[in-house]
Amino acid sequence: MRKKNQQDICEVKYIDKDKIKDVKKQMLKDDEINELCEVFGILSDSTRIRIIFVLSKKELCVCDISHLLNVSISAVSHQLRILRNTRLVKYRKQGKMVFYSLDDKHISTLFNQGLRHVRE
Amino acid sequence: MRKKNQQDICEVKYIDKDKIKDVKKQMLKDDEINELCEVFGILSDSTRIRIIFVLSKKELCVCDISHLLNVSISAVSHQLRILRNTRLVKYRKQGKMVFYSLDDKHISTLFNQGLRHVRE
DNA sequence: ACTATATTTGCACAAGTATTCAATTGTTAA
DNA sequence: TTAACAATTGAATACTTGTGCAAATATAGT
Repeated sequence: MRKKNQQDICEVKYIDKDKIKDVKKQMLKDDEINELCEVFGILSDSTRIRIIFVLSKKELCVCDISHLLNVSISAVSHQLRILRNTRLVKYRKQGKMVFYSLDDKHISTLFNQGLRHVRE
Repeated sequence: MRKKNQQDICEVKYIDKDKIKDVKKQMLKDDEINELCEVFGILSDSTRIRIIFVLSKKELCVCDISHLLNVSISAVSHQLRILRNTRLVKYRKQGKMVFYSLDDKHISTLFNQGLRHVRE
């Protein structure tokens, strides 16, 4: 009895309790957090990153993208579906072919900001 | 024989072959792509996003973070290790406690850009 | 109708990952 | 030298996810 779970306690006498309260007050809403996860999650896959990159340059069909990235048509299509569902790309049918292009004005900004980050 | 795999062919007579070549020339380097995936990948987890957010406000110990996010000490520590290894946070020991803060000037810019994206 | 082709889709599976639990490390104070 | 505690770590587990495969859909030409 009385055996406390180590993980449940933290006897820290906050040097500054207001510090905690202050941060807590500013905390992001759950919706915002989830959307952030979603957006960043989409940008965290090599295939999708490259798709977004090439579409930021030109409107392209699935086949073009497959060639450019050296990824199977199926894999490209799977990823395009994700990008479609999240409204990051739009498409236009022309005969048997489907042409894709970016549909979100913010996404390339975010992408470029990331690029600036890795390029220092 | 001669049976072609459907996935391997794409008989598109490029309306504009230069279009493809042009994009190919601008293609991102593999290193850049990998680093982009890494950075965005780190921002694609709810716990890590919130850690980064609270650290962008104040320097905090593991225990503070655990309380603020309502996540176990262990889980927080595991995520902090990832953030340490990728140089996104730095730490400072003080007695038994370890205080964390952001260590990457770009990361909050990128984070805020994401926030602007979800907030429209 | 039939064939060819561009794309989509459902399923299965391998690889990756976040969290929990238990054990451990390192530090402080008695 | 012990006890208490903040934090880290490794192993196990549950969950997510990217891709290949095969079949389906859609469109154009014969």
